[in-house]
Amino acid sequence: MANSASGESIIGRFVKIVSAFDDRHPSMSVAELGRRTGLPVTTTYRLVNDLLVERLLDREPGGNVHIGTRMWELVSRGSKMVGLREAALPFMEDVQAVVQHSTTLGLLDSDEVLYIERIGSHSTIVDITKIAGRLPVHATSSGLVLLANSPAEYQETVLARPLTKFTETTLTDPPQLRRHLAEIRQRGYAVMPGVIVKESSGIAVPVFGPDNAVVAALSVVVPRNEENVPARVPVLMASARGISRALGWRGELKGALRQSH
Amino acid sequence: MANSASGESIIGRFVKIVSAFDDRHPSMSVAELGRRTGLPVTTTYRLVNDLLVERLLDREPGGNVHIGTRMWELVSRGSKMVGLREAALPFMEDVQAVVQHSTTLGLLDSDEVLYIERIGSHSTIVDITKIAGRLPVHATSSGLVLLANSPAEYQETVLARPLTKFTETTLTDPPQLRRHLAEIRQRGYAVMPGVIVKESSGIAVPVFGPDNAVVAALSVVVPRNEENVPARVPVLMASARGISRALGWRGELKGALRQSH
DNA sequence: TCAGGATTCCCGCTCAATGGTAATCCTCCT
DNA sequence: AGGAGGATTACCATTGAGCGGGAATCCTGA
Repeated sequence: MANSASGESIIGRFVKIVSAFDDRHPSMSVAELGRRTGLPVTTTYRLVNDLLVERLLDREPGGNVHIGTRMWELVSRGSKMVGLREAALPFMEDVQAVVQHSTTLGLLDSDEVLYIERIGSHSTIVDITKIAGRLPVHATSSGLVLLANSPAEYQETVLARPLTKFTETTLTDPPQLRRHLAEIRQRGYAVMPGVIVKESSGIAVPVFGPDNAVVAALSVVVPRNEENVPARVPVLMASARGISRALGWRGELKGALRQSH
Repeated sequence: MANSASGESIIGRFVKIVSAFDDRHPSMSVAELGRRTGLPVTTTYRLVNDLLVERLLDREPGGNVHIGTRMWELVSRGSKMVGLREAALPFMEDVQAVVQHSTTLGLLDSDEVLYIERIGSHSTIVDITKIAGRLPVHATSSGLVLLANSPAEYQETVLARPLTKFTETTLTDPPQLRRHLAEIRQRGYAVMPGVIVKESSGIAVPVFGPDNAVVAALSVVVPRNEENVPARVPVLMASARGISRALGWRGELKGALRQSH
């Protein structure tokens, strides 16, 4: 499928290059980039030059390169994420102001939860969520809310895979999870104590799009020992509805109509 | 430079494709994408397929395509923008809470101001700033702050170009601008009444990075008729210092030391 | 049923991309 | 100063991935 000996397309190599950068490696030399991607040296230099010309990568004084400003701009301008994020942010701040712990917004992507926004204290509590970070569906409150509102076949494919048990409260037994998902769908929220990290609990509720489909999950992470966690739920739900409205949602079509599809 | 008849590289075409999407066109059919980019039909389909495979584009039920979730993820994870934005957001919220009008964070890119974050009311006041949007340097308070803190040669290249006069208060006369830039640099902030839109004024201050270089501009847009605009300056400055600190800035090296370089 | 557009298939041509090797440029370290 | 090790650039023969015109097929609404 490509000119390369290894059979990769340029696009594939482009992805490799971009993937080489993350929060721990925001910039690096071209040689190191070549090493990290496993691409042949010459090829790496040539490709990087092409990317520099288009400003998809930027070269910094030291000679290192990093993801280009133009790249961020193009993607941000065209992506629907930004709209979602902008709609959600004010409501997330409200939640944040009341709950006082970190608030996140995540969606389902490639069988995982992808967090697209996160605000709140970086310090007070253990929360491994990062913007543009991923976590498994079965081990996060956000993931379970999203999964609970997915088609049954999809749920089964997820349940069919090996599920990592992070702590003793992580649910990994399919029947047990199935029951739990039904509960979540019915209640409209998920509360998960210490599913990934023992010390914290996650609470999540669904956010709806214009077509009444669940597009994201709004959640907060609170210390596990905190009293009456369920008291947090109404705030979350109200805010999630606010976000949904901002996205064009016009109130739910009371059950049956949708389920019949 | 490329296999194509038109002499474009794949990377160039990739940029064309991504550029075709913006907030007014977040998704479209492949045929329309071909039209917008001006690429040959077949080529467009082939390229789009490659991008779909890598999930740089996503196909939606209707058949339309849009910027892929994975693309947003890769860029967000690797870009320094996100770190800057995250550092700035809490402080921007503080400004926002006090000033009650829209607060923006912008930086210099390709001789324009690129806004990387914006929070605040979408309604109360005229403000054409958008996230990932651009505005000319000479006609925004952010732009002038950034320009004032740039090397002299760079300032001159900008001043040498034709400068659009948006309103009667837009400065377009180089000598006048030069004087104004000097003032801004000395004062440490810029106040520009109705430079792009008559009804609103912009106030901007610089944000510093670890090496004491100006990396961004923090600004607010307020109604022009508002009383004592300068009273807003201290809040902005304090917040900008907060952001700078969060970025690793350690207080300024009082002049000479740096200037001598 | 039909029309107009969107999408996929087909296929020969060709030059851009490839990647090895070698030369050059840096940057520390001694 | 000298030199070792890595980063970067230059060179170049080879070739298959990309190209894009054209035609067939699939939609979709009138």
